[in-house]
Amino acid sequence: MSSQLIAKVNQSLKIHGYRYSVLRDKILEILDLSDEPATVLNIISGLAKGKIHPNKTTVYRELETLTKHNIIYEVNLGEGKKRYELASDQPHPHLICKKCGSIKCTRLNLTIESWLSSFCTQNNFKLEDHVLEFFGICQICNQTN
Amino acid sequence: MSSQLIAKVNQSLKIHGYRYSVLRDKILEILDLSDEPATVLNIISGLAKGKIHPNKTTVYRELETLTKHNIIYEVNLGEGKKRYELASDQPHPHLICKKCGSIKCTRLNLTIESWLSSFCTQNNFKLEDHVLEFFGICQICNQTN
DNA sequence: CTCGGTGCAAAGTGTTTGCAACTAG
DNA sequence: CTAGTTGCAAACACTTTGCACCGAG
Repeated sequence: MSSQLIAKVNQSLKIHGYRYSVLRDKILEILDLSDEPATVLNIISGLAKGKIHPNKTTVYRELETLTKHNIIYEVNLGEGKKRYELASDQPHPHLICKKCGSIKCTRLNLTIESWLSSFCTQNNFKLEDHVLEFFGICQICNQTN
Repeated sequence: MSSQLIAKVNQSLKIHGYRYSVLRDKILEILDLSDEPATVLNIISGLAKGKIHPNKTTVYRELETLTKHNIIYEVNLGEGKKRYELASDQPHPHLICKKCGSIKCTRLNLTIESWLSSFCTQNNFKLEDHVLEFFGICQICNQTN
């Protein structure tokens, strides 16, 4: 997320009565730089590197605010904790390696998108969100055995 | 799951040194009769109806055992708690209604199965498990609205 | 007798709530 | 000033662990 986009987010939140906050900026920056959906712990560590030591509660609350306004979204990989991604990245499948734990973000393609919509139509279901997650062995682990 | 299948499960567990337990039988029965993946609370309530009041810990441990032996599997819908299904039902997508909370089990079809495998091949990923979940509005809620 | 099954209390992990103090606008 | 932002302690929900006792085989 470029600084322009961050400015846009702040602008949009301002309209809804929110104020500027360094924490918010930094969280967005961290999510942008992360190549995997970030856990709350990831975020707090990232903030610590920037000499920001907010209370955990504050971080949870900020994530709640950002989620509510569709600036970020929750990713749940069945770990018993939430992860977060920028909503500017469309929801997409992840390839999660069972060996090294790496999480690779992928893109949806037309084939699966059309399947999704026809599948839901067949089931008389009005699709709003979907979760596609793949668990297995990543390329690197597969090579190094 | 028929009583025959339950017998099969008990047989298979016996080989691994497990004993017969009423609780185990009942949990399998409850999971079989449930039309949605069951939460631990669902299971405990179901047991209570059969006048069985085990300690919560015992239920968790039993579910762990059954999961370890691939008799049941965990379903995670991002609710902050686990659900369980019989492994005799293949893993499959669920249609989760955001309004009434109903969870409908669906079947995979050839289209999506072939997409899954080709998608993972393209990404050099050795697929082992997958999670496909759809959130939206079910047929009933869509009509009554 | 052995080792799996069970209950109970306590701890663990991730998250949320209540309340008071702080501060951007 | 007003309402959003933050910190702290405590509560919460779900799950796991440690330890002792029971009981199937």
